[in-house]
Amino acid sequence: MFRALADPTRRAILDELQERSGQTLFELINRLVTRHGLSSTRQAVSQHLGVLEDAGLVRSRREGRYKFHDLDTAPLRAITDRWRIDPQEEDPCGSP
Amino acid sequence: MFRALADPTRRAILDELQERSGQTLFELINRLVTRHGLSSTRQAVSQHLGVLEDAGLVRSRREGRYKFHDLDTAPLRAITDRWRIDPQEEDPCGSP
DNA sequence: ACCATAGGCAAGCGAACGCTTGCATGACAA
DNA sequence: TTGTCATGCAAGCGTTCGCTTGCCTATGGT
Repeated sequence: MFRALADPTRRAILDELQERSGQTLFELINRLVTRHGLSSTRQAVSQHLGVLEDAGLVRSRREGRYKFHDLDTAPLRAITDRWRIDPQEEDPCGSP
Repeated sequence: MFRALADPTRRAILDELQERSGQTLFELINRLVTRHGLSSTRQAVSQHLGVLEDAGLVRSRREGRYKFHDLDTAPLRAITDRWRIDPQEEDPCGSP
């Protein structure tokens, strides 16, 4: 899972899936090009999605000939738990 | 920085520095062996520390012929900020 | 002065990574 | 059925990674 985060294109895929959930492979390719300035081929993105799925960061559901992908940030908690990241000081109790 | 987290030995180093701050290179080597079951040479650990330092995850201070290393988890916030990890539900307001 | 200790620098090597290429599969439309 | 579209599988290739090897610097103890 840490290894899955090590590649910038994979991180861009996570960004893209966060902004717009349930994208197909071709949707992702287009948006990676237009919004992130990346030019990755279908096979490259497909392999990246495989890695992300193995890492548990992306869940996919098949419908007909389409495969939709969704972000799952749950595994990232392993990072914050492991090295005790304090939750961002956001004054959760509303004291002035 | 994501790349720095991709290696299990480097993550063990971060674990070790979290548990005991201000370790030297040789201290780290010994504790990696005894407590994490790893057998890394001095040069390997030294290179790992270099990567971690470049990533901003480890800060070092030189004193005489010793160099002490400290963990800095600040860069890890980039992860939680980027993918909006909600702070762990820990009831920060103390409601029953 | 001498030597051990703590650490640094750099070249080389095998393995893993990311990507391409080519072909195959399954679903839908005409 | 035939063709097209969305996706999958696998081999090959160049690059990067992690590690080793060998030598070097500098600090501190005797």
